[in-house]
Formats: sequence, structure tokens, C-alpha cells
Amino acid sequence: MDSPAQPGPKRTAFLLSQLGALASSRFAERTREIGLTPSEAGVLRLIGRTPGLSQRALADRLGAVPSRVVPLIDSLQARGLVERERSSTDRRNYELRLTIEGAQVLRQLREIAEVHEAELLAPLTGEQSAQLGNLLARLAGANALDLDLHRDAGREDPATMTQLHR
Amino acid sequence: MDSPAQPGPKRTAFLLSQLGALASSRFAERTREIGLTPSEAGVLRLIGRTPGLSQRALADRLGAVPSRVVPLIDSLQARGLVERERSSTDRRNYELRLTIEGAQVLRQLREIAEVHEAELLAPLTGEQSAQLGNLLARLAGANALDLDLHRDAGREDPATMTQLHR
DNA sequence: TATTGTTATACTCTATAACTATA
DNA sequence: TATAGTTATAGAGTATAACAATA
Repeated sequence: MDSPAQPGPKRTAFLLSQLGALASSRFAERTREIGLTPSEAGVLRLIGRTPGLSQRALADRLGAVPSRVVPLIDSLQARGLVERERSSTDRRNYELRLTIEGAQVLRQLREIAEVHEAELLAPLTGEQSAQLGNLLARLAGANALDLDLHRDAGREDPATMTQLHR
Repeated sequence: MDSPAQPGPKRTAFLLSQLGALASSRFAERTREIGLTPSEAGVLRLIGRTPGLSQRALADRLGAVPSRVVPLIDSLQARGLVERERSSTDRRNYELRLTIEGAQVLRQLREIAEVHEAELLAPLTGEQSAQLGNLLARLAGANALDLDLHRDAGREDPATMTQLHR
């Protein structure tokens, strides 16, 4: 049915693109099951990590435009997962925080991420998975990938798969 | 460096998503320099591999809808890279082929892919690159990925995520 | 009646820029 | 004047479904 993979060039970069897309799409499918888009999942994760941050700061960390953040927070707020509170020191901006329910959903999200990872790497042995993780980490570091979202990974590493900006 | 103990989730799936997106976006940037979107590049590759195929067959292999293929071929044809010829056995469908120029652009595309891969994997040693290629191939095989396609972003599911190029 | 390709339409997502309220 | 947030609008990209030609 499909051609024999072969010609000259290796296809590692190609595979990386495809598998990355597959991983993103599978993760999106899982978050959808709990009523969240990947973007919303990313927002919950960032607010959980930095309670009290403003929409502007959130937009910056997402690499998004402020106007885009508005309906995102609107939706999460309408579902009771996030709350806006006017800053007492500068009434122009909000301080964003997770509600109790929001924190609970974030925990669900972390479980989802673990299951997602386990299933994705199921075809590999434990050693192979570790190897893959190391190689990818090396690539990410060398490419100065936006690990901004991952620095500080000391204790609360949320492991959300997708950000707003792709 | 790496948090060893702890139920802290690994981040391999996350890295895979991020690096895949990075690889796709870098490749898109390169194809754009020769006036092609990633989708168009994929079309050229498929036609080059299977000369004479119909738009319907192309759509199927792209995981796209036939109506989407029309403007894609229109554009490539207008630039003299692809030609439509009515099938003599079934006049309903076209047989798609690359023109001389189209074949030339396809060769450019292959060079671009090689450079792209080399730069992406530059941070790794040759052995590490080979290792990574093997691990990714194993994952792709286990997940029944179609290795002929160059997917830009999540596909695999009718209602998935947004595509990435701009 | 079924199928290939086409067109027309609508929907989704996103950015841009104008607007308000605070500073 | 500058900044946080909001709203309105437009643009790109895509799918859906009706359509014409051919089988």
C-alpha cells in the first residue's frame, strides 16, 4: 500500500514532525474529554504555577496577544475554574487564580498527561523511553526551545502538552 | 539536574510535541522561501512519487477533502509546476503529473529537507541521531503513522487542532 | 445511481486596531 | 501619555454541501 521508505535522506526530522503532531492531537483529544481545549489546559497550568498573574503576563508567557486571552479566561471563569480579582495596587489589571474546582481540574490534567505519556511511549522499553527523553531534552536545550514553561520544574511540573502558540 | 524521584511526570511526550512543532515550523519557513506552503510541498512530493494519480486519490492520501485539493492544484498548475490531464480511460478524473519545472522544485525540496534535518540534528552526535531515528521509527511504526505524508499539525481526527503555518 | 472534480457558503480561529478605565 | 483589558472587525484556512460532467 505505502511505499517502501527508502530514498537517500534520513527522515528523522520528518518523523519528529509527525510524531509531535500525533502527540499533540492525542493530548487534545484527552483534554477535550474533560471539556478543555489544549489552550485552556495551558492556561490552567500557567495560572496554577503563578497564581495572581495578570492577563497581560499570561499573554506574554503564552506568546499570545492580550485580546486572545480574554475569551479564554471568560470561558474558564464561566465554568468556575478561574477567578478574576482586581489588583488592589493597580486597578487596571486582574489577578488570576484557580478556584478550588480549577485546581481539581488541573490535577485531572496532570493525570491525563501521565496516561498520555505512558500510552505514547508504550511501544518502547523503559530504557528506550529514557533514551528518547534524553535525546529530546538535548535537542530542546540546544534549540533554545521555549522551556520557559519548564524552567522551575523542581516540584510542580504540570506537563501540559500544548500551548496557545504552535 | 533532573528530578530523579518523585511521582513527577516525565516530560517526554511534551518535548515530542514541542520539538515536532518546532521542526514543522522551521521546515515551513524553508519551503516558504521557495514559494511553497508545507501543504504544497507535500502535494509535489506525492505527485512526484505517484505520477498520474487523481485528485481524489491525492485527497485520500493527504487525509484531506477533495474540495481542498482543487485550489492547491490550481495554484501549483498556475505556477507551471503540476499539470492536469484528463484520464483517457475515465474522463471524470485527472491524471496529475509534475512538469519539468515541478520536478526541479521537488529536487530543491529534497535538498531543503536534508539541510533542515542536518541543522535540526546538529546538536547530536551521529550515533545519537541514529538512535533517535530508530526510536522515532519504532514509535511511528507502532502508531501506524503514514510515513508518506508530511503533516503540519494534528490530523488523524476530523475535528482536531489548528494548523500551524501562516 | 454513483463518482470526480468544482463552486458556493459558512464556520472557526486569530490578529489588528479602536475604545475604556485606570495610572 | 502610557498601560490593562475589552470589543469589533476582518482575514486566513478549512469543511460542508450542492452542483455538473461522466460513468
